[in-house]
Amino acid sequence: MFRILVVEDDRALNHSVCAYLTQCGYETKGCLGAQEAYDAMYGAMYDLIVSDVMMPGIDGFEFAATIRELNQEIPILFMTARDDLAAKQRGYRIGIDDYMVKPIDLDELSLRIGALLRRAKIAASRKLEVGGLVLDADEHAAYLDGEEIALTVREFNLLYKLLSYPKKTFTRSQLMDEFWGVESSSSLRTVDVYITKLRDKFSACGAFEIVTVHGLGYKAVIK
Amino acid sequence: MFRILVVEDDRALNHSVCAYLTQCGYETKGCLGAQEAYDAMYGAMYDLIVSDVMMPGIDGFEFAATIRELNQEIPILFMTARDDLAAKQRGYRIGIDDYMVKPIDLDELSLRIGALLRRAKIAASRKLEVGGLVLDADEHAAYLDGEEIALTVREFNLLYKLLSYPKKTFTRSQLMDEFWGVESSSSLRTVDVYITKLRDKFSACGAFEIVTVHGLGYKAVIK
DNA sequence: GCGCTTTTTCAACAATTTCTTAACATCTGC
DNA sequence: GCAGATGTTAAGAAATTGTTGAAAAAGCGC
Repeated sequence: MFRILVVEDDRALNHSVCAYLTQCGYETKGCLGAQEAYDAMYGAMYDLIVSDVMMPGIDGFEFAATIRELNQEIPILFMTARDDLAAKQRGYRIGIDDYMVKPIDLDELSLRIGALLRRAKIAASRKLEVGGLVLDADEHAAYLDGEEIALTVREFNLLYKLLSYPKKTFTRSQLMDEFWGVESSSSLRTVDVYITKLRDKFSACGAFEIVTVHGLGYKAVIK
Repeated sequence: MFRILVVEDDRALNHSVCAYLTQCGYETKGCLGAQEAYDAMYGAMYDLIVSDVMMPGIDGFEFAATIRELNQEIPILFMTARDDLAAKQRGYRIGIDDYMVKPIDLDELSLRIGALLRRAKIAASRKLEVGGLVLDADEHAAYLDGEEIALTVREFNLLYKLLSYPKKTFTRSQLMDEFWGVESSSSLRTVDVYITKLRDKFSACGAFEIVTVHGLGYKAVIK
């Protein structure tokens, strides 16, 4: 099940988009503004963002730019009433992935979302299997050889991220920014504590290993 | 430089699309039909395909489906005169990435191509290959004939830099400024120590050599 | 709101890795 | 041969990371 965040200040449109996408089999979360969206993303993971451009307060450009700083991967689709080139250019320069002009054809929106998700490669599923280990993002649970291993939210997110990109090195800042929020004041060393916990909980699991990249951060290596 | 294959039977449109994209800095190859496109792809690699849907002979759907069978990765953008949902659905089901309705706004085409290439490129990793040696910047790891060679961050950065610009000589100051920071107070001779270490670790690698440029600095020479 | 549990964070110290220096050997260009 | 530059090595210094337990914060049921 894919999770989609819909950011649109027009309540009626927001609702109809969410309703339609839910009908298409997506899990949706509607937000009326950027701030609300930030809050929503703090606690949960989303696979794609649909955002209006003109919103009171933080506008779509600013919102998308902030998201892109934190996450290069997540597909962003803009919906806008403006059909001018300058706005499109600005959006694409920020790093959005698609752009639809209102009035929105919901069927087409659904098709474009499908294509973006496929391309984003999350397309397979929100389950991750590595040897005898299964991470289920929907349940937020981990199973090692069928037996559940209790993980807290932070532990799960960290492990899921690391295992989603095997061998890729993440700095503490990258991990912190994504799961703690940019303005978090927590010490970067907090990450270390979680790494210790994860290594401890999965010491019996031979399928992967969390490797320290001294001076940089951590990476998961699948064995 | 990205290479784009344009498949469109309307000579005038084909030409104007190619001309515009060339102007945007892409290398383009125009084909008037699917068969011609197959031939073109046989000999060269392309990063993205722009294709018309309605073409005499093999149509766009069939063409795209064949391409997708062979290559899951390459982004495909459809251009079509038909604005009906059924055609769009069919296209997206095949696995195209974007869909534009004629008349084509060339500025927008360019923007959408940019977004698709950006996303497609994220999937590719930052690797450097020299003979049997692979340096992967994401992993921060080096492999010599498949076997990992442990490198510290400094060692990796130095080697990556040198090998990124083969034959180019770097002074100790240049290297120090880049990886140690300009205000570093460490002795320039520190670089020498790292060069020794690198030469040592890669003594078994015949693919390159770190050469001393007496009185200046060092350079990597690929053999 | 109030206890209770769970989770998160911090701080301290230990363990480890990496970095730097200095000393001496060797080499280069003149 | 000489002066200066580079190669090499090992040990101490410095920085980073591992680990732990206790305190703080966040949830949660009532």
